Amino acid sequence: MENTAEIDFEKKEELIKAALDEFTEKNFSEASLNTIIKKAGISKGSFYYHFENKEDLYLYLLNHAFNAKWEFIRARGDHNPATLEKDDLFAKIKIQARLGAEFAAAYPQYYQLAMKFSSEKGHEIYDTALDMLGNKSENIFDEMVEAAIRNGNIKDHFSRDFVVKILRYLINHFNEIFDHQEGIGLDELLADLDNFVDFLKYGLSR
Amino acid sequence: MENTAEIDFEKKEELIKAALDEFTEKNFSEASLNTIIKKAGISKGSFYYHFENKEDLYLYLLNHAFNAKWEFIRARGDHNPATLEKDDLFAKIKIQARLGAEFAAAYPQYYQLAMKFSSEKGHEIYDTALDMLGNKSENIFDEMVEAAIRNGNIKDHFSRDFVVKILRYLINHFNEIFDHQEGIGLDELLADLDNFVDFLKYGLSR
DNA sequence: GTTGGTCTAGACCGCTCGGTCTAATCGAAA
DNA sequence: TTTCGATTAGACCGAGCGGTCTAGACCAAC
Repeated sequence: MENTAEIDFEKKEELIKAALDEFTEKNFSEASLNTIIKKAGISKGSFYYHFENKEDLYLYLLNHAFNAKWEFIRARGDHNPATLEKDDLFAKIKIQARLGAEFAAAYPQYYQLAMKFSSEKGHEIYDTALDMLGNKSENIFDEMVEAAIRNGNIKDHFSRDFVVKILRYLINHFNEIFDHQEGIGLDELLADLDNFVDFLKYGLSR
Repeated sequence: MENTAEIDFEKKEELIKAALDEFTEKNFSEASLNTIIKKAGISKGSFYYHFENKEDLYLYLLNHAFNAKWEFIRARGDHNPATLEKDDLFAKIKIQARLGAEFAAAYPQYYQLAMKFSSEKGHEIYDTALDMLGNKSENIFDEMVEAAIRNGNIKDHFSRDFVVKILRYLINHFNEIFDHQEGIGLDELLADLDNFVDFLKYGLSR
């Protein structure tokens, strides 16, 4: 794909739709490019004219999904955790997690894609994609935790590393823990979420 | 495979070794039977004489791994959580998790196999294997949690379901959270483990 | 009308996959 | 020594894969 600009062609919509369907159902290696282009009603020649290969398409989709999330969060900038300097770590986490949940509800396919992607850990494609995306959000998150530790809000017999690992992992895997499926109600999800963050707070803060 | 009895044939050892290597590196669908039998120095004909297919081999390995774990835990029956009636839930969890960690250290390949297996969730093979194994351990675990809730040791604004889901998931994914690699020292691992269970205790109990 | 670049169609390629099939080998029983 | 079931070897099969390649459709410029 020409990374310089947004390319456009006749059946781009159909291709993206078909690719999303495939990549949210199967992981990268199991997903079939043939299936995708058949579903999109596009020929091999057309596909390979616009994209380098299967990986190119996958990265393109991932990029779109993450951009959508950033845009979604930016549009609700008033609630952005970075703007709430006075609140404590867990209040920020709650807000951030809420935004994540709302995004998942608004763009379920992008959310599912991100879930499938996170299960690619250990595969080549995972590191390739991380390189491309540049994980800014993780750094912001780490800084939030660091600040909380400095301020003495965390039980002090837990090391910084310990706290960061737990929080990062648990927040990312919240949906997996409570295996919220596609059609779950947002209210129900947010109730679980609040309880979950409370649990984290009791567990880590003093 | 004839499930009735333990079958035996000349290069069984090599086959199991090769299969473990493959199934701990790749997931079920990506693992190559051709690679396995080549590595084991066995022919297609021999393989298909002793096993039905690739799935049969995989289930055979899984079964062996889980039996090994049961045997391992049985051999340390004196520390079995079921025998410690008076201790609280989190003490039991600590003991159980310790056993798991020691098993992982003693049989790293079996442990890795189980990890890879748990990431098969959503695939057909996952349910097939669960059916075969019959998840007894989960039931025992659920009963432990139920008992703790009945005894009033858990914060009462957390529902039973909530507590069970959190504990079951977090205990199973402990190693993933702290991404302990193969050669990690047991001491280091147990230190993280103790802290982690403390975190769970603070988070859930009153 | 001819040229020439853009885009599409789909046959085709080489490869790997899980699985099948048949001929050959082997060893014990007769 | 012959026989016969148990076991092995590996050629072979059809299918699917990602990716390549060429012929031609389309269309604007000249």
